[in-house]
Amino acid sequence: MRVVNTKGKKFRVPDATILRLPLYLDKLILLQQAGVKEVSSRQLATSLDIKASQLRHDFHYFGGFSKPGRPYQVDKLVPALEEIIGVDVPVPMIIVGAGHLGQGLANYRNFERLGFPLRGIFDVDPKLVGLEIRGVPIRPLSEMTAFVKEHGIKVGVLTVPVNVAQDVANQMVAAGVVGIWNFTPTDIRTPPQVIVRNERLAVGLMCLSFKTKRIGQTEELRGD
Amino acid sequence: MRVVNTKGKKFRVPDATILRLPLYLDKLILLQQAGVKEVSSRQLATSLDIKASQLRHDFHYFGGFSKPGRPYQVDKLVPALEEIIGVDVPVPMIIVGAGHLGQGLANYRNFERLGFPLRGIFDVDPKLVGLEIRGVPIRPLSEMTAFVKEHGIKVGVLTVPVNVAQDVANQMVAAGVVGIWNFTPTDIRTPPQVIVRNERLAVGLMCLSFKTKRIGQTEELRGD
DNA sequence: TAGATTGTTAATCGATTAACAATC
DNA sequence: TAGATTGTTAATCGATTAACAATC
Repeated sequence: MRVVNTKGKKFRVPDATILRLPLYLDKLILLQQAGVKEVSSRQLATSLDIKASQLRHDFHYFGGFSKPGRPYQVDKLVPALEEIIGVDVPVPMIIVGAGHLGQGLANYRNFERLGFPLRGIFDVDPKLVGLEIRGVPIRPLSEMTAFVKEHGIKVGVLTVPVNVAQDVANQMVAAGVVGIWNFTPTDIRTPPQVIVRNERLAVGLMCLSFKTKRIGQTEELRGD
Repeated sequence: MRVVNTKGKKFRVPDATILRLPLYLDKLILLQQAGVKEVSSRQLATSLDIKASQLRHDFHYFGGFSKPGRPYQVDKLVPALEEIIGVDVPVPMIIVGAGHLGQGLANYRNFERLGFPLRGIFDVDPKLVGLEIRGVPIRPLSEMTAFVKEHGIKVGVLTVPVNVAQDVANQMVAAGVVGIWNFTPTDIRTPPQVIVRNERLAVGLMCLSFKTKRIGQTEELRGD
């Protein structure tokens, strides 16, 4: 990825920087909600367990978030990052699979705030169809394709049982979805232009396992 | 982290390698379930969008997963990685907060398989108390502290409303939990010896947003 | 002014890749 | 044997950190 910063210089922004931007925004939104007005690179970096120089180096690719000598203004930084990440451009979304996980995600208020308005929820279970979650009705899966086309849905959250994951993903793609947030513990195959983000709960758990179990291990095994 | 590999040489294993181990294991378990017996570094790497040489380099720190000329045996590699990651040592776990998200996670069968047997579910809501999920009853939150102490619970999954997250986390820590898997969209403060893994759904969504929106951008902005 | 802070560059550090001998 | 594959090292590449002038 390349950007043109405020002084007209071109930079290739490293992937590592790109991946940190959402973390910065997430933390800044929390600060904003807590009523914090100013934050220094040092404070923000410390709260994220990184070095202040790294944070400034990251921001430097985009340029002009503050002036030398002045800390960052939270209310200016938040919208600036939102624009860079693309959160300010709404992307209509649906959830497919209204089991507990799907319903739990549907209740997650931040989606709208992050530019992903929830437009529909779909399930095959007739007992669920008709229920509403935060004003969004659960519809029969058979109506999904037409709904995606009619409402220009771009992203689908996949929270169906594993055994139907690929089949439902195929339907999403055929209907026109360009991004899939996959919560099922399996791989789904899609055409290259469709972006899949696998939210592998197993991986998160194993990372925790790894760290948890290193507690109490010997110096020999723990190192640094 | 330092390890001693099979030939007695010591290596400092890079963090980047450590973070990939769960991805390897996750993929290998899928292959195993699909009945695949052998896999080459090339096949496995391709399916994970990395280079084969990187995968072999990663494995090299631990040594001896195969022999030159022979591909990896899935049935040997899986337990080897499980041991390295620590999945083979069970860590009893509870879920605190039995809303949709908590119930969705409780239904996730892989927990046991990954060494995290679910021993209890807790909630304040009397309507939920007494329900069972996969044989595990939902208990009143007031019983959590005693339960953690009695059953030697090590890890707690935090799926309570944001406004009580810190308070509940404090109770968990006081009771003796050493790892918290935090699904609430807020920071929780814990003593340094307690490991917190934040499962920030917002961050995953923003990463998807970032990628989704780069589709169709100009070359100027997209670069390579 | 003095202390704090950013923007920016250069130096250090770590991670990835290529290459190939050894092996099946 | 010929082709495929791993284990292993060295070379390349990219990311992090330190340092400090400029600024408030």
